[in-house]
Amino acid sequence: MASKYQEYNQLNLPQIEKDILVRWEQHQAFEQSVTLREGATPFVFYEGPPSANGLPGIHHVISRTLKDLVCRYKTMSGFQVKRKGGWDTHGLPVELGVEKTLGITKEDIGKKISVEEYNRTCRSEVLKYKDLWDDLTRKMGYWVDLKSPYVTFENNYIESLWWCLQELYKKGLLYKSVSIQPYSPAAGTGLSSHELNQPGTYKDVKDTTVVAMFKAKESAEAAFLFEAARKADPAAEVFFMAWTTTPWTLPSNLGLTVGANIEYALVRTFNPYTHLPVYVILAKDLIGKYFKPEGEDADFSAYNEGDKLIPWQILLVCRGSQLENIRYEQLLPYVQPEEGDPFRVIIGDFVTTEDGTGIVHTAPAFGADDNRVGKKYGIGILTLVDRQGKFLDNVGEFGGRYVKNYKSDPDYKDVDVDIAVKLKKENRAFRVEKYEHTYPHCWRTDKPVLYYPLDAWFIRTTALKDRMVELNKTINWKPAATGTGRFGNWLENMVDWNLSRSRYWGTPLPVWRTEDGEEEICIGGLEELRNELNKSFKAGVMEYTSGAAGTTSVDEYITHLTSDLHKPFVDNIILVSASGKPMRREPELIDVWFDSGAMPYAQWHFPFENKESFKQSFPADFIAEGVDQTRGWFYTLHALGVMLFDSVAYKTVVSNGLVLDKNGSKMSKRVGNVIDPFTTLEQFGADATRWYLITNASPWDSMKFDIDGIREVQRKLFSTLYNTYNFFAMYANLDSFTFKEAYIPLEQRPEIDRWIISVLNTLVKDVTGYFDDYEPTQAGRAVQSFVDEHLSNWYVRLCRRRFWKGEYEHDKISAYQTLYECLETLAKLMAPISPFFSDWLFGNLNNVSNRSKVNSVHHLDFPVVVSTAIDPDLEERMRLAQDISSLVLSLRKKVDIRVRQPLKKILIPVLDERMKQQVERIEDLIKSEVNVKGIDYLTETEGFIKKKIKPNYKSLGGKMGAKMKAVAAAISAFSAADIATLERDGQFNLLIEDDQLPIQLSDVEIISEDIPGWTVANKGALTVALDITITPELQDEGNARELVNRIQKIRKDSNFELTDRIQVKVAAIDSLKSAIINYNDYICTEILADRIEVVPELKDGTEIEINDLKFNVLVNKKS
RNA sequence: UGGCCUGUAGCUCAAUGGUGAGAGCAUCUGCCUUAUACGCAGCAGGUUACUGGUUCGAAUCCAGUCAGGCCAACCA
Repeated sequence: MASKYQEYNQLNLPQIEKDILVRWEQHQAFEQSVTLREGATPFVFYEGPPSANGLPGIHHVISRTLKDLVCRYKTMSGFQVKRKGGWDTHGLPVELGVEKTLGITKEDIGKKISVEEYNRTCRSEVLKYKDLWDDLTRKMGYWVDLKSPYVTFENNYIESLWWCLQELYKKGLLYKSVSIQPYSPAAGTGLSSHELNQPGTYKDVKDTTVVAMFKAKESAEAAFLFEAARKADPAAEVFFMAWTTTPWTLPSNLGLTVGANIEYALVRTFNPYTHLPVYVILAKDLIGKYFKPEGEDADFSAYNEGDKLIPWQILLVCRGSQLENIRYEQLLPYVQPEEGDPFRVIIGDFVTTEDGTGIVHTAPAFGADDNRVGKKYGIGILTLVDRQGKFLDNVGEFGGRYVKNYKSDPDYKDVDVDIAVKLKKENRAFRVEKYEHTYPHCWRTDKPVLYYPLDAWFIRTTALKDRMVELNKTINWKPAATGTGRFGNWLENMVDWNLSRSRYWGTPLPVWRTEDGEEEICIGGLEELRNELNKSFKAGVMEYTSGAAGTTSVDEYITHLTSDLHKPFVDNIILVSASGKPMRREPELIDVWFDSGAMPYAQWHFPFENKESFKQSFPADFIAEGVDQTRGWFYTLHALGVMLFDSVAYKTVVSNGLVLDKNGSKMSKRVGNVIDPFTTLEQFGADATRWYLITNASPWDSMKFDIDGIREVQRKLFSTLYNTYNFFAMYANLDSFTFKEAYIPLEQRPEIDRWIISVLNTLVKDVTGYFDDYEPTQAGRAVQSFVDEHLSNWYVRLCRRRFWKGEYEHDKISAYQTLYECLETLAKLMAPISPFFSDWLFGNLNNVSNRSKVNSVHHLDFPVVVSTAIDPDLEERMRLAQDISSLVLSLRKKVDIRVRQPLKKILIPVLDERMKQQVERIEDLIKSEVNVKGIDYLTETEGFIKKKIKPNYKSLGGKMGAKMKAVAAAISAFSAADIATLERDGQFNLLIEDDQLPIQLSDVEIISEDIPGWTVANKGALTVALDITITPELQDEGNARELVNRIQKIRKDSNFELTDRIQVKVAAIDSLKSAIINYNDYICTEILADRIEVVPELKDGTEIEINDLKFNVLVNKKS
């Protein structure tokens, strides 16, 4: 225990943090903060695993600060908060990084480099920056358990994932199906959305587009159409018009999709190519695109082939819903689907009237929307293009032709054009034109991508949709809008989760299938896999040759085979089906989002181990990540929680916004505006950075990161608090204050002490509320304003004298205890956000006082509000004092009289007795603060006050409604007598347009903003006037104070000790003579001199100036 | 293209639908200080992105537009 408070010359936050870090590590402060709460209620936090494959950025600092401060706060609030760290290690970015490092492409894997070696590289590369991340974690003060993190590539982790998958499989939620995915025929591979988002993949291309005409069949549903058409022509043929930019998909057409609420028109006209009379259906809004206005209702009989103007006529209008299920003839009848009920009009929500005809040609094989709506209606599927991108042989004259020029054939003839020509000839095309649009291309081959049906494994999330929506409503989202909006909408429009990834480095799908797909098994754990392997060896599906992979027995070999649950090892495992057939693993890997979404289970290797740990840590009380995780981690956690345990996975989720650069642009390496967190931490320290990130804007708003903001925090908050501490330390050391005296009850302390303690407790209450509400921004701002406004610039400033004047007795001890309590409480309040500085502050205080036995502020309990210490009247009084002082200072400025010049009095009109009493109790404070001798209270009876009345819109608005304007005008026109009546009766009857409208005193605001004959200043209802008469006596006192001020400056410049006594000689100046005589005692006491010697002439000493007079003063230390 | 978020002083942020839109930073002027890198007072700075609407009253609610961002998609 130290006997003196450590004093410092300068605040050096980075240095403080380095020292504290050493201390934390010595004492295992983090581990202790957890063990000290052994047996307490757990507060469960999940760490979203970062990928150590990339470098940490400043945006990681904000989300981790958020996580850290909540965990620290909850720990101090009495919970036990374990924080298991984790690493996300699978996925495409890792693979792309490795490919870049090795200088290979995906095609080379398995050729130039074995899958085994490739994956080994991924495994070592993925934690490439782990040290850097650990360093950031340490330096920013993020307390998370990095000693036993979960790592998604570890066998145990994967085993838990397999268990999850098997659970889903058992529930019938895991299935294989085709999905429409981007596919590059030129490269012969599916493309991930990531690849599709590479720059330059979307290109402007000119394609041949066709508005095709699908001939409607007669049926009950279509009767109303034919009826209308046949009134004009008994032989009328009715067509649906549908536009396509990919005519090569037309042979695979199986449906026409319309919008249920879109209006469609049946139009009588002529085909512009064949000139035959036709009856076509299209969206009414799009008629203008295909028909000239002059042609409407033109004379049909006058039309001749080749006429520019084609007559047209709307025969009827109906809604899309009326067209549902009307059948039509197949447009290009080469092949029919084996299953389903095709060639119908169906309803889809994705149809718009932005372009085309409002009727969408639907080929379920070649569009995601098409496929979805097609499945819903069961229209089957036709895939008449093979994986090389050419038509199957059975597609008539087009068989075998490439749908796009995939082979860069110089003589390539566009199939789309030939299809268009054919349709034109057959009276099945209404318009054919070139159309420029953007279309995705394969980033590697530069050839257009097709959307193509590929096999994929899905999780049937849609089956649990309602439950997910329901449970989401119980989650506390910060901000709430993300939960209802972004996340809620996402859930509403949920589609089944496509798990399949055709890559190498990831969690393998644990499904083994026979070649015919008739039998399959989903493995849910290592032991099960080994058992199945055993069976397989017994059945001879797998064979063991002694010595294989250095093993001596089947068991050993099985152990070897299952030692790494990645490719290629798992693919070497062949299992045996019930009927004895070999089963091979489905080649897919699963989506990495499954890895992270299953972390509540897999981090504990549940259910194979740690069942108790899991039980206690599910669901999470709190998680936090960037808002970009809404449809990522937040979703997969939720989906798996609901599907596996019918539970939310987290109770509160905070999503923080992006960190942009100071101009509001996204940070990107390319632009070079990224902020390196290490530089920032090194320069300003973690605390200032953390404080800035948290208090500058609500975490969920995207924030513009500006270094100057950190500087400001450093100056305004930390420097101020540091100075307050240093001030305390300096005098407490002089007086040997160590808090050894008994705690002085508040009622025995002076008003100002009770005031700051009251404000402090209000602060504790507010901060606690904000933290409980996950509003750290508000909490930080509240602390900041307390430190700056109340503690430093009011309490300490006003109390300075108490610390250096007088004996070490009651009042002084009270001041020390009060300031100590403020500092100590602040250390605790700030601890969650700025863990280093607060621990430093706490340590400095506690080392001397030894009030707490713990060695870190983070092991303490969070302050609890002492309600009895809060005195709202007192706080109001002090606010009055501050306001009055501020007004007086402003008046002094206006008349240019400095504060050192005492003045006689100020005048304050008091509107009621209570106000007078309040001000009276702080009279002394105001008088010394603004240097006046007295305060006069003006009441109405003295006739000094001119009252002014203003309507209180808020209370009147509701009552008066539309009459508000008239009422406001009437009130503003009140005479002094009217105001008096209202004040006396508490009520007043307004007469507005013959209506009696009673108003109450609370409906108005009465202020006295003027005192006739005086210069006044106002703030709200408060008015102050200043008597600026300077009597000779006041002048003397002012001069005396000026002199004191100058001599103090000389003392300071001469580097005298605070306690040094001095000898003073002053040159005789007439105008100062009386001041020196009359205020001799005062001056001497202030400057610590025995007497002031006035000499006729003084050559030595320092020249000073008072009231424009220059003269010399000689100040010497008394020996 | 869709969903969502954001838009207030030069900058960063405030403002339960209640009427002269406030702080801090920065600039300028002056003052104060035996803790301070502080503070105090004053000056200046605004079409609350834009256009409409609802309302007695709109920065706030509604619709649309524009800009920035995130996510999802790119589909006829």
